[in-house]
Amino acid sequence: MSSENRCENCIIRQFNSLRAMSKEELKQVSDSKTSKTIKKGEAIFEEGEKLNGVFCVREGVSKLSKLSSNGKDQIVKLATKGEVMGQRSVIAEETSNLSAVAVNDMELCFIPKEVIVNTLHKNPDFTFEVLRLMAHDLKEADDVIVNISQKTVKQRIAEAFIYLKANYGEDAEGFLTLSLSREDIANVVGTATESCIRIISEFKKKGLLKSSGKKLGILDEKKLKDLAEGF
Amino acid sequence: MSSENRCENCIIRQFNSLRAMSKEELKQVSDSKTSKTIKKGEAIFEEGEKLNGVFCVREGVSKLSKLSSNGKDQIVKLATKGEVMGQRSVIAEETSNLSAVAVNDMELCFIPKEVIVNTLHKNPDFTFEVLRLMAHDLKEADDVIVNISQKTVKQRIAEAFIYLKANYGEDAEGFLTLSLSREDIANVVGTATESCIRIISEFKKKGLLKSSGKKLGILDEKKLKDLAEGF
DNA sequence: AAATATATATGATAATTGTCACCTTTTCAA
DNA sequence: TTGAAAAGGTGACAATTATCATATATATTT
Repeated sequence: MSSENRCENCIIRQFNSLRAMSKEELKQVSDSKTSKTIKKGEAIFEEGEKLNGVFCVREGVSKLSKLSSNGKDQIVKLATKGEVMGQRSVIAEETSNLSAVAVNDMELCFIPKEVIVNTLHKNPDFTFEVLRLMAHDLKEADDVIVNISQKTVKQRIAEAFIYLKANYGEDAEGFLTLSLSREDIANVVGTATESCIRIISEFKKKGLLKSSGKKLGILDEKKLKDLAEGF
Repeated sequence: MSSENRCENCIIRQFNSLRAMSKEELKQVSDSKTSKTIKKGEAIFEEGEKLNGVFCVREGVSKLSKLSSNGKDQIVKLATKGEVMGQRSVIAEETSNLSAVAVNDMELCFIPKEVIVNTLHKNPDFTFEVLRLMAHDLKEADDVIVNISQKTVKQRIAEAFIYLKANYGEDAEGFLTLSLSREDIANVVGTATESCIRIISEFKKKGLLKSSGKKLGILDEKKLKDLAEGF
């Protein structure tokens, strides 16, 4: 294995809990991990599946979603470069409550749970780091709950675009780096695909968004923000 | 201080992360903690407030809510006997993202954050236990997101009553032990108070719920469950 | 390049839910 | 105990959003 594939040398690690691991622990992770390439649209794991480890995102974006009883998928979180997926299930020793599907082509590392659990019980710094990140996820989940229940679909879609720009940026021509389908956006904000399409069309007509092929870009961020806040 | 007020002897502790503390750590907690009595309707802490410790619920129930930009309160969680409030903020070293208000008369212990943070960095078992409970909270939050965005108000209210019975039980006459105001129920499910009142009235007419004074009771749990599932 | 599938778009309509106004009952403090 | 405040309740209506049908554009496969 080339040295760039060793966790010790992986830059990604700086963004997640693995940065709190000792050299020996990292070596263990590195020796037991496997790399995976996942194509856009492919599943990484399914809701209800027992996870034998966690997935560290090296490249690409994954949508974490949960199927509701009415057959619709609700996207609960987008996981990006550096983020670790599946830790909640491993920690709680439960099957996954979410499915993970690649939004674009991805590179992942799979780390067997034994190494993780082992470190969790031995290295308080690592455990605390995992805890800190989960505390952050929980806060974000609280925010999502409030937004979904108190804001209109229009507000939430406006907010989604601001989020996409803030978290994934835009290219030289001002188009969003991460392009989600209308259906995915609908599943993020919790609405019907048609409603989502309608509102995006409206935003384009009003000069808030622009589009070129599959790409969408923000033209008037301030107005979008005002809209999201309810003005 | 009488021995019953020592954490070492507190039964409540068995239900939260403090059960993973060592004798010496518990002694520290016990020596530094203060007890508080909070009357129904009083605030324990406010959104945006810097918390200098965590609150352990000894008696009563607290609603944890977040104000949305439209002025409505969304109740994100109900905290009961044994649960610890405010840990998320202490761990993330952020101001609280939620407010806590007593739903009925409460008894709380306030534990200064130094003791908690100290133990978090020294005792991996404790840290892991906090992590495990937070993982559970996060799963519940995911479920709330899916429910709010995919189920109708009627389904969510039906579900809320099932939740109240399952988690707080009922008295000898079959009335729910925890009685929330219609406004609180509305704020749990994320709807307007009037809509909530209307649907509760409908449930009473249909023989799913009964009421006597302020008390509400479940008459037909099976039908409520079917309703919540969308039948 | 044609055929097929998938994504986007839009109209018409119905269902759900929120808002405002007003009323009654209950609770609570003076 | 009595008046004020809060909670519960209901009607009328408006706004929001979902659903269904159908059309068009774009991508993908053969």
